[in-house]
Amino acid sequence: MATYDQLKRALKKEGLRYTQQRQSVWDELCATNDHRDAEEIYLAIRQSGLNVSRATVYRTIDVLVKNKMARKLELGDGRARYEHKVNATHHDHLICIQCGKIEEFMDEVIESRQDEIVKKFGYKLVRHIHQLFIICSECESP
Amino acid sequence: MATYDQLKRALKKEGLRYTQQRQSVWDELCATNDHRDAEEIYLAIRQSGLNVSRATVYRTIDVLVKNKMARKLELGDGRARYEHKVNATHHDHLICIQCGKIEEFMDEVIESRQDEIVKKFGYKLVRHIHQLFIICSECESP
DNA sequence: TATATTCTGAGACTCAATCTCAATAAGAAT
DNA sequence: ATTCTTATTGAGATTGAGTCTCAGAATATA
Repeated sequence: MATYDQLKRALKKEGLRYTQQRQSVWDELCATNDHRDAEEIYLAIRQSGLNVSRATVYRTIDVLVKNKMARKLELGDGRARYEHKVNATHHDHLICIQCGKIEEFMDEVIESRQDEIVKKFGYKLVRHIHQLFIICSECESP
Repeated sequence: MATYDQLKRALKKEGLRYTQQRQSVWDELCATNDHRDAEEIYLAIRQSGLNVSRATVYRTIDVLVKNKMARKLELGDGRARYEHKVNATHHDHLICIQCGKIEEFMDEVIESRQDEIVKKFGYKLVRHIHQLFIICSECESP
């Protein structure tokens, strides 16, 4: 499996061992394209019969995020969400404040404006957060 | 003082009393244009000799935010920052990941692109977060 | 002034996330 | 394969921002 190689490489790079627990976290993260929090991922792994602790889930996700295999979303509600980055291109998010649904968007014009703004300040852009909090069509007219 | 009228109106609207403690939170928030967390505001009030509890600081800030007299910034580090909105126009933020400095930017093109994106989805935009995490010039070449 | 209602503060509590450390497992060497 | 060294794991303790509780204090109303 190609993505296991990716995981192995990332762990090797970090000087970490390849373990069943770490693989199961990666497996579960890749199992859906949802934006789930650590607890949901933890419960899903347990559901599948494997025994992994919360601590290991958090620790493994941190490694994945650091190695750009996963992305961490901070929505301001105190629970971070995660998405895998297999075959993913850059995008930002639309979040329905009613039902919690998360969708993705990408806009070249915005992307380049960001670069220009930062350039004008004489700074160096490291990363950005761009979230549009909306009410989706289902919630607007149910 | 004009801004006390604003505070009085907001409190009245919420069915709340005008108290010394609430005024002191508002005073301290308006005392600077910084982006401070609740603890910093709490300590600054105490420094000035007034006795206000953390609970009251949090409670009062919530009322201010709800009434658009203050803005809450979630930077993803678990501590919300606050800024007053007296004479403030809309803007988003640049945050230096090295020194923590926060600056403001505003771009009409980005603002209108956001509206268009949301419109294309058929959704209704409620609010947005747009943060550019950068390394500032001082941190880049000290 | 008496009475009703809101406000406040100290500290208990919550909850996501992190840390601790003894027991366990992985990888290297033999 | 067995032993040895070192990293990993998990249960539960801890942290820290933020919220809640409730008795006493302050304010408004009659």
